[in-house]
Amino acid sequence: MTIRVLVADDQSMVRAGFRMLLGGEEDIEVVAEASNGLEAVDKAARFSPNVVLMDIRMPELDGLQATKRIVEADGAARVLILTTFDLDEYVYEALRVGASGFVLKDDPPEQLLAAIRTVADGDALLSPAVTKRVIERFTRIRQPTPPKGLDELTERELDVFRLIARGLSNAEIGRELYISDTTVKTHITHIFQKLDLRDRVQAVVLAYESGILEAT
Amino acid sequence: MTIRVLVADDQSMVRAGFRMLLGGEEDIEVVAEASNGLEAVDKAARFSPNVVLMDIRMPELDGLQATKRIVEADGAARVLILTTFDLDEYVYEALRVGASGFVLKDDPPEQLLAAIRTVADGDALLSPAVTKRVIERFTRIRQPTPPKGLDELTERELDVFRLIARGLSNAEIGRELYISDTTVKTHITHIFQKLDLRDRVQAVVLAYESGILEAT
DNA sequence: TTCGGCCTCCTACTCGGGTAGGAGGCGGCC
DNA sequence: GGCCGCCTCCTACCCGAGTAGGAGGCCGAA
Repeated sequence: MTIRVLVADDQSMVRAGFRMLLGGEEDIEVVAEASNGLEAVDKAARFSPNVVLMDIRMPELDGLQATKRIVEADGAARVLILTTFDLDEYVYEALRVGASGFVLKDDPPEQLLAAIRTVADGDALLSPAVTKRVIERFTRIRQPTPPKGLDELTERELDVFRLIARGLSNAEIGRELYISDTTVKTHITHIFQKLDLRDRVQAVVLAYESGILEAT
Repeated sequence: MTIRVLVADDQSMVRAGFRMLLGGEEDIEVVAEASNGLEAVDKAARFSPNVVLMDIRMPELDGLQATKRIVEADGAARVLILTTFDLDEYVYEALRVGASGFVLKDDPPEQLLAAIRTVADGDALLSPAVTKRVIERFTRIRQPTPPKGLDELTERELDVFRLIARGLSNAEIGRELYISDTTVKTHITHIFQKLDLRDRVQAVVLAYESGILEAT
C-alpha cells in the first residue's frame, strides 16, 4: 500500500528535487505534479493522492486557496504545506484552511519523508521549528533568545531597527539619531540583507513577532 | 557533547525502562532520576540536565508544577512532558508552564529519542497525535469580534488591514483577495483616513499594539 | 425610485523607500 | 604599518506607495 503523492510547486527544479527524493522510497509514489494552484486542485481531484505537497507561493491560485478547495472537495486528502519562510503568518492561515502539516524547505530530507508518512497516517504534523512558533504564539510567551540573524546586527543597525519598528520614517530616524537620512538608508539596506527582509513593513512584523520591543 | 537527561516518574519500572532505552544511545546520558515532583525540582537544580523527562502524575508535586519551577529557575532547561493520558487540558497547561514538548507514552521509542534530541536543540516539539489536537483546538478558536476603534472600518477594509499587518505588498494583497492593486490602494487610503495613519508601517504598529492579529 | 454606502477599477501624479556603488574617517587587530 | 569592520555621507536611479479625482455597479433604506 503505497502513499500516493501530488507535488505542487511552481518551480520545476523544486518538483524535480522532490521526484528524485521521493523516488528512492519504496512506499511513496509521486502520481502527479502541478505548477500552480488551479492545476493542483484539478490534479488532486483526478488522481486522488493521499498526500499533497503544497508550495504556498504559486501563480493562478496560491497554495492556501488551493488547499482549501482540495480539502473541501476531499476530506481524506492530507495537505502538507511547504515553504522557505518560517516567519510568516501563513502557518495559522494554513491550518485554518485545512492543512495537515507544515514543513520548511530547509528541514532535512528525512524529516520531510517522516512528515509525509505521518500525515498519510492521519496524524497532523508541524516541523519542529514551526511547532515552536505555534507554541509561543499559543502561550503568548516570548523567548529570551532573539531569533537567528538579529545578533548579526551592529549596535547602530539595531538602533535604526528599533526606530523602524516604531513606525518612524527615514527622515525621522535621522533626526532622532542625529545622522543624515542617506546614512539611515545605508543602515536599512544592511539590515534587510542580514535579516532577509524585503521592506520596512516586514521589519516591523519581525520586530513584534520576535519581541524585540520589550527591551526598550 | 552528550545530552544530559533527568528522568522524573513515580513508577520505578518506567524509570528503569527509560534508563534501558536511553542507555543504548551514544549522545544521551541519564544523569539523575526523581520519583516525585519536589525531587525533580531539586535534582534539576543540582544536576543541570539539558532535558527533563517529566511525568505529569506524581506525588508531592505534580509534573506541571515541577515544570514551572524548573523553567523559572533555569530558562535553558527543556522539559518534555510525558504521559499516558492525552487529555487536552494537560497539553495547554503544560505549554503554559513552560514545557518544550509533549510526548505520549504510546509513541514509538524512536519518536521519543527524536523528541529528546529536538528539544535539546532548542526547538519545541509535540508528538504527532498531540499536534493534531493542538491544531484542531487552535483552528476552533476563531474570533467573533474585532476589537475597538476599528469598527469604523468596513469588512473589506478590515480584510486589507489584516493583510497589511502581515507585511504583504499591495500587489500581494490584491492577489490574495482577488482584486486589483488599484482597488487595494483605494481601500488603504480610506483605512488611513479613518484611523489617522500616515502609511502602512504605522498600520502594522497599530495592528500589533491593538492586538488585532490575535484574532487571526 | 432615488439616495447613499460599499466595492470595484481607472489615470496621473508626487514622493519616500530601497538599491547600487562609491568614498572618507575612525578604531581595533594582526 | 596595513587590513578590516563600522559609521558616516553622497549621487543617481527605479519602483512601490499613497493621493487626487473620477466612474460604474450593486444593494438596502428612505
